[in-house]
Amino acid sequence: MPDPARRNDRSRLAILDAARQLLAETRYADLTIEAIAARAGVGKQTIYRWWRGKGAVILDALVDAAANADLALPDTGDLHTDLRAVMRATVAEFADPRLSATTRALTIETLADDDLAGQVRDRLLRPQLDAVQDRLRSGQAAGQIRADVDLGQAVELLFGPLYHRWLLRTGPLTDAYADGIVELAMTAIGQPGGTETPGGSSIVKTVP
Amino acid sequence: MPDPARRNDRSRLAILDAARQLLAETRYADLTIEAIAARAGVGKQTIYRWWRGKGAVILDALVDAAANADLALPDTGDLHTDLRAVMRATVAEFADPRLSATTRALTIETLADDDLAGQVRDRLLRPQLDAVQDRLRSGQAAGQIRADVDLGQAVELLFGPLYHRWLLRTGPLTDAYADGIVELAMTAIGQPGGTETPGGSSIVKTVP
Amino acid sequence: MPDPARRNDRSRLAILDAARQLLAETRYADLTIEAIAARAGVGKQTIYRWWRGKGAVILDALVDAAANADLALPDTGDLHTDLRAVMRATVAEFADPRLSATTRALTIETLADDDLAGQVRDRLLRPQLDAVQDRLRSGQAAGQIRADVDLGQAVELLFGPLYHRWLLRTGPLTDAYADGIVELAMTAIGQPGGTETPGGSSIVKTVP
Amino acid sequence: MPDPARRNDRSRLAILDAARQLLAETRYADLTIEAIAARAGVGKQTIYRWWRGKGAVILDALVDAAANADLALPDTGDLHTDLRAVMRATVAEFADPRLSATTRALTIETLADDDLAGQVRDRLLRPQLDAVQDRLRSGQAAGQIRADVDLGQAVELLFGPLYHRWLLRTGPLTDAYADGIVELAMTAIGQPGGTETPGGSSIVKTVP
DNA sequence: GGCTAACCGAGACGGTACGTCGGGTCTTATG
DNA sequence: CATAAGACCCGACGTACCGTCTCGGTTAGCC
Repeated sequence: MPDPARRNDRSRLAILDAARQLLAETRYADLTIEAIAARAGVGKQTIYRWWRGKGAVILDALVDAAANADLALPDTGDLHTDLRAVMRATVAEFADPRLSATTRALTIETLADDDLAGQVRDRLLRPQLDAVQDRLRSGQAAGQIRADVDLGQAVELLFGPLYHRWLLRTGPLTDAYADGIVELAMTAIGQPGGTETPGGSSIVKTVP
Repeated sequence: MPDPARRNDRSRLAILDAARQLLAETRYADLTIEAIAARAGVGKQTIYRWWRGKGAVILDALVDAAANADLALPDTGDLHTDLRAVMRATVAEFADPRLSATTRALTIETLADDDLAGQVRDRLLRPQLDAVQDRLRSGQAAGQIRADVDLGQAVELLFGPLYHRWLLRTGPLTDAYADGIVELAMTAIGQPGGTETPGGSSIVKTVP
Repeated sequence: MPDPARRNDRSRLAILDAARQLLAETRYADLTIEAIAARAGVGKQTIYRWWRGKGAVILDALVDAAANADLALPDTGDLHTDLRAVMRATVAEFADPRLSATTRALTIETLADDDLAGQVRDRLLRPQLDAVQDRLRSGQAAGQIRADVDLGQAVELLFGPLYHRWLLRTGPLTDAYADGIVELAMTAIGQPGGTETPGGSSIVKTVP
Repeated sequence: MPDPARRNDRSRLAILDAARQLLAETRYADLTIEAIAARAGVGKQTIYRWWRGKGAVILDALVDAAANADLALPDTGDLHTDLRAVMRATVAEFADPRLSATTRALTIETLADDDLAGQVRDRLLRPQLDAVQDRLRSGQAAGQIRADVDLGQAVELLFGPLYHRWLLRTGPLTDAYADGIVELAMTAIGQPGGTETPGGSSIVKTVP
């Protein structure tokens, strides 16, 4: 209902900044709309006017922060290596208390609000997952992945275990774990007789 | 501090029942300690006396409900089939709005409380994952899984994608999806020349 | 600061009209500046530019409405009758829910704002009370009121009880009550042996 | 709905005290429920649980303060003197900024809430007015007031002008004014040939 | 069988945040 | 430059729950 043309951009940015700061420095329970407003030097109404709630603000804060990030994966030609890099980067994000707290917060909101969940998926997650999928596609084109593999499934085969371990704390979330999953996943989706170095963290792969 | 011997079991059960009911019939935001107490016909203090908070009650409610369930997987000898069964069952649980709501609620609490997260892992999740791991172990013993595969990783390779899709709504959570993941995972962990089930992956597999 | 010459009279009248309408149809708590502006189809600033606040608007609305009323009391020669007429008219005003609501609203504002109180007194009340005082003066000239009576006090002796009963709800505010007060007041201020009207006080009065 | 038996009296008194303090030291606009709660060291809900709003709290604060006051007028036998005393006392109350602020606040609330108005009338005003009326009755019994005078009207003839002047600021509210009103009122209600000292502030009155 | 300590239901309490409302100021585009 | 529109900062509103506390009234277990 309010007119976006008349929106005060200074307030908008102050709010997103405040949200990010508070996420980093306090526990999620202390991240209240009131605290964000106070930190941003803004009236509560200005938040409620433009966002549906806490979750929407966090989402925007993250989308805003991720806006100028380059999501494209490196393409060294060696798919194995490239995947290991993204997976390790993801592990690092989960390990960073600041980023983890943010993800945790957004996940909580997501679980309680279907609308928000869709937005998080489309605006935050999809681009990241798509970037990985793109790399897989180029690998598939290069014959490193079987032609019949559903790349969407492949992406989830990679990231699913990471999220699982993060969410459910079933074990330590380390680079070694990430490497292991990459290994398994590559075995699953790679060419059968393949370029795999069984059980190894090989970097050099020779096509005979 | 309180004496467990003098605990009123009727109150305990009423509280767990009330929690389950409310989880099933209202949105998570309406699941308050006060609502549980009111529904159970119990004083708030009786809840706070025995549980640390909402999350602990939900956990107990679920553990209590799952207490007499047989977690052991069927062992038909055909690992592929057996895994497909658990995975489809898991998909069905996520599809059931009641169970899904419960899982959602507990996940929220888990994300905000590390203590609780540990308990959920140990008392609720671990038994289920261990059951799967046990079946994998017997498969490994039967030579259907490579000896060098880490079974813990294998379990997460299976369930990770399911949780990923449930949590992040990246796509429909169907039996077909579960089957696809089983296929991929079996390719990853199975014997290279493979003891594949005919109806499985479209890759041609010949028994020499 | 603003230039009265450039004032938009259409807005001015729309605002006063809106104020009167809202006073008539809603409870006082709903009479907000915002509501007045909306009803008048006017920006809030246009109100704040020309008035100090809600009270000032109401006052102007009333002064504006009362502008072309003839306040002068009838002078039939019979003071008793004439006073009874004004007093009954006042009672009628208090009885009229619309007028009473207006008076109530203005009184509230008056109690919280001394400046406004002075303005209400001078611009709204004084003219009315002066009109009565004028009639008393002519009565005094005609010998119907003792020469030593302070006419200002006399006016308040008449209207004070009416306001008292309206403000404090100490009893029904009827014509009979008004008549009774007139009776008493005339006894207080009239000539001792008295030019009483037959229908008046029940005390036997004999013209010697 | 809440159970008065379980009411915390310490909180009750702290709230009434806080209300009185704030009335005395701040302007009425600053007398918010929140301020009262903060000053009293009490949760807002504790106020809303027991009172309908700000007005009700103020009323109780006043009733509580006036609880152990002796309202009965002195009866020196000289009605004139006794009335002059109450009237002057009333003038003094209106002159006292603290008491006047309180009265003003309560009057505002009263004007916006009929329920409250009734309670103010019955619990606060009536006792005071009745005390005066009682004195008048004894005066009537002693023959100082005409037998046919309605004492309720007489009371309002006395206090009406005082309230009028306080409410509408039609002039200074002084002892002299009070005396003048008493004079006029006594002329109105006293015995015709009476014990009055016509324009005077006589103290000695002899019954011939 | 009586005593007494603890639990129990109920719900009042001091708090904190909620989401809304209106006040009064500022900004923008229109006439 | 006044205006209509309405975004803005602010602060109070009245509500909802939190987790603690206080109150009688049961229990339950030990004398």
